[in-house]
Amino acid sequence: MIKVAIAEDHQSLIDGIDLLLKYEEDITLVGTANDGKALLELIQEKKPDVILMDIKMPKIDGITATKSITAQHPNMGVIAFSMFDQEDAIQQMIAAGAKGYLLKNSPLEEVLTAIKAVHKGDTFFDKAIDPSYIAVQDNISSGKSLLSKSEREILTLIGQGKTTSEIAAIRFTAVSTVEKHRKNMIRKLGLSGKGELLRYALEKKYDF
Amino acid sequence: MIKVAIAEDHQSLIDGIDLLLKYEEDITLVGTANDGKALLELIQEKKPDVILMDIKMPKIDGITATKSITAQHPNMGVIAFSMFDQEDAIQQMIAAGAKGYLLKNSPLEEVLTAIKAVHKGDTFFDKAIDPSYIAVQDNISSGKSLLSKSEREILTLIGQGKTTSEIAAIRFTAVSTVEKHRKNMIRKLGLSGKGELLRYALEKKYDF
DNA sequence: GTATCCATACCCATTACAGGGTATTTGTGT
DNA sequence: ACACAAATACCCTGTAATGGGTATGGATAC
Repeated sequence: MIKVAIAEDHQSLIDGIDLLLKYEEDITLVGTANDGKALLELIQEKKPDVILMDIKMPKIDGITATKSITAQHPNMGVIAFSMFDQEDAIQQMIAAGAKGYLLKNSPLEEVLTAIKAVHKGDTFFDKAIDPSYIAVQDNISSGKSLLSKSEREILTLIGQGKTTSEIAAIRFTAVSTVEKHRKNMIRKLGLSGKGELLRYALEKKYDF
Repeated sequence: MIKVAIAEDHQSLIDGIDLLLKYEEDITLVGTANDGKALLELIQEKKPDVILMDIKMPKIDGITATKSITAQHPNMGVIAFSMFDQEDAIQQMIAAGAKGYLLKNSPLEEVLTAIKAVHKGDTFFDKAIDPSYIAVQDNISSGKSLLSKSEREILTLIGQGKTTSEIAAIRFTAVSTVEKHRKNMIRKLGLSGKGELLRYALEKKYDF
């Protein structure tokens, strides 16, 4: 019996998947969450074998949640279930530890196939995904990014509307340190002008 | 027997709805489309009674498709089925002739209720929608919105990264006039703090 | 006529952010 | 060891955005 959890902000889609799973004798849906935070709480209790994970969700996004889950529960299989078919999205989910990636544009039945494959220890990728996006897994583990860890963290906080002094308080640094990080990011990203960093933070969050 | 068509770019959601409708003896799904254009072709042939209409779709969006359908087939009931819960989206779909509006965040079962209600000649609106968005139907024809025409235009330019002085030059007004518009928007939208207007402009960019 | 909103334009003040740097220490790779 | 990036912290400057107002004229509704 495969225990499955679903994280997806659109309840209607969860309900559809629920209908699909209802007649699968070897799969049981043990819980659902409409945001990343609720999911993390749910899995502590329900201990699912496989998790169907949306990317774009309130509170904690799917990539972040996947990282957390695969770190704490390496035996739980995470399958991304997303509208995003871009390379960056796919690579980030794989880097986060996802064992599968399904597109919402594909038939719902694929979900069953993916769940069974991932539970068996295999990986499963939607046929509509360009295989080259998956093949570059070797580069993913190096996790290289244009921005440093601190820069990415600050960018996230900027996207949340925090002022530089608020960010400094959150990170226990001087305001000038945060400003320097901002300048570094602006330089690296080739931006210029007031508000461009905020624009970048907001437009790139889900712009894979 | 209610003939239903679905326009939705996410096939997985269509499949979920299909599963739901399968056991409804008085409803039959006569066709599905993954974009607005395919839908318009489909309905010429299949003549559905009720159409479940996504808003954000490739080729022809749901609002445009709804306008076209209600103009040519005033007896077909269109139900919006969308992630967008904002007043503007709702009012635009209603103005386009939709007889119902469902949110994807809501349980899938609502679809059944809405189809039956609209087929009966009633309207049906998701309980999660603020009633004031629906109640102001009389104002819809005038296209009333929280923000004035000038304000919306300026907000768009803000979202494009234009500075206040750039916007002033574009609109042939003083900088102070644009600033005043900004203040009015901030007040109306209940925002506060630097960058919040830009955040609002960007976060609503895909929404309405 | 009054009230309200929109549009235009101005006054003042504060500050957050960008732009230009400087410096030191630590960490990492070769 | 050297080179480079990251992290931390500071200096200075300029200005765009917000926050608090003022005022006038036009349009609309009652």
